[in-house]
Amino acid sequence: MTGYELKSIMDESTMHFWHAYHSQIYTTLRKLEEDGLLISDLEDEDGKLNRRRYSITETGRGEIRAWLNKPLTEMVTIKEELLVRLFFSADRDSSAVIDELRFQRQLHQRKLEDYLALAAGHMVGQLINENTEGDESAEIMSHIPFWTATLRFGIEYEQLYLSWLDETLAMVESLG
Amino acid sequence: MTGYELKSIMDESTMHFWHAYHSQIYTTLRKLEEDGLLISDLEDEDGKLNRRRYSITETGRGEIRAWLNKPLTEMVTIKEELLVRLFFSADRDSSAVIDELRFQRQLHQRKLEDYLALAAGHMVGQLINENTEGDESAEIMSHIPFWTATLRFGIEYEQLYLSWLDETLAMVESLG
DNA sequence: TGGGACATGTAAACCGTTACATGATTGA
DNA sequence: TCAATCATGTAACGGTTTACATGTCCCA
Repeated sequence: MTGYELKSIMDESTMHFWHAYHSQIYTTLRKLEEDGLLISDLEDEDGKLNRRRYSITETGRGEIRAWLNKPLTEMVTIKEELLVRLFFSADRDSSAVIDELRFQRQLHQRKLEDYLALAAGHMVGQLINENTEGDESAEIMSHIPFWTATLRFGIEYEQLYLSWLDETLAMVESLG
Repeated sequence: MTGYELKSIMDESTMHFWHAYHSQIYTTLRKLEEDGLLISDLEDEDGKLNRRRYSITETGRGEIRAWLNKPLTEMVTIKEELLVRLFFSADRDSSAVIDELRFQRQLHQRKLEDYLALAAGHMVGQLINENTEGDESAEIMSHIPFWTATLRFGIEYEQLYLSWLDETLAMVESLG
């Protein structure tokens, strides 16, 4: 796919565990092509639009397989700016802290709704695939439980965040 | 405090939302001193040990206040390598995926236990402070609900992670 | 004809990690 | 005396973010 397509797909389907800016995507695609992991060709050579479409090479596939075969043996460390701020918030004006937490609540509420809509999409996809024949459908089907598992993480994470925000808001309100 | 002390304290009390390597801590302390936000002096000028103790300046305090007064209006994006791996795990050997998830389970179980021990420490601290008089004690007391709130996030997060791992393990086992 | 989505890039700054490097103190 | 802990730093690399920069296509 093209860098633009990759960015769009990431924004709607992997945003619950990974994201990247277009600047990083375009430079990384170039670098991966230099390293022989991808190849690209320009579409629309006649027109003015220079859309560069990338495909993975056998070397590239090998690298992915090698990476997947090297299990993760460490924990990813969380870095949550909101928690840093809260940690140092005892001397702040309660109302400012409350406003900030409420704003975050809105953002997380919206995120949860996005994820739930995506999950509904997964389920629809699963139903369609179950009633479809052919290898292509089976290929997609096998991935769905894994995609759903990551999305379930996103949903449960946002639910946790919301309930944590509610408890924390109650705490700050009781101090104010 | 010294860089070493800062690192030790972060490792045991903020590791549930922020961490840093000693290399970053030492270079950043130097940079903050250059910028006038900290000042340092060498302890033990007689001895061989050159321990550099930092204090915050009024300018530094001002920067923190300014930072706290600028509320966070964005969501922190999660980046979870394990989820990236799982997203692409449909074609992997089930047993390899299961081993990897079980290993992560152990790591998160241990983290949860660390956090619970820390939370118990907070509660003991609170009890001691409640029965102590003086301004110093009151100053510490006011921070405890905020520290506890961040720790509660860590605990709930690890509990979520464990239950998500269990559900995901069950899913992969059912496919295998 | 103007605005929004499509489309692609570069440069600089900044942040974070890994590796390299050294030496003192303390207690078993 | 040896190992663990205390203690501090630098260098190189790589990943991430922000800002700058440009131009097309399509629809209302």
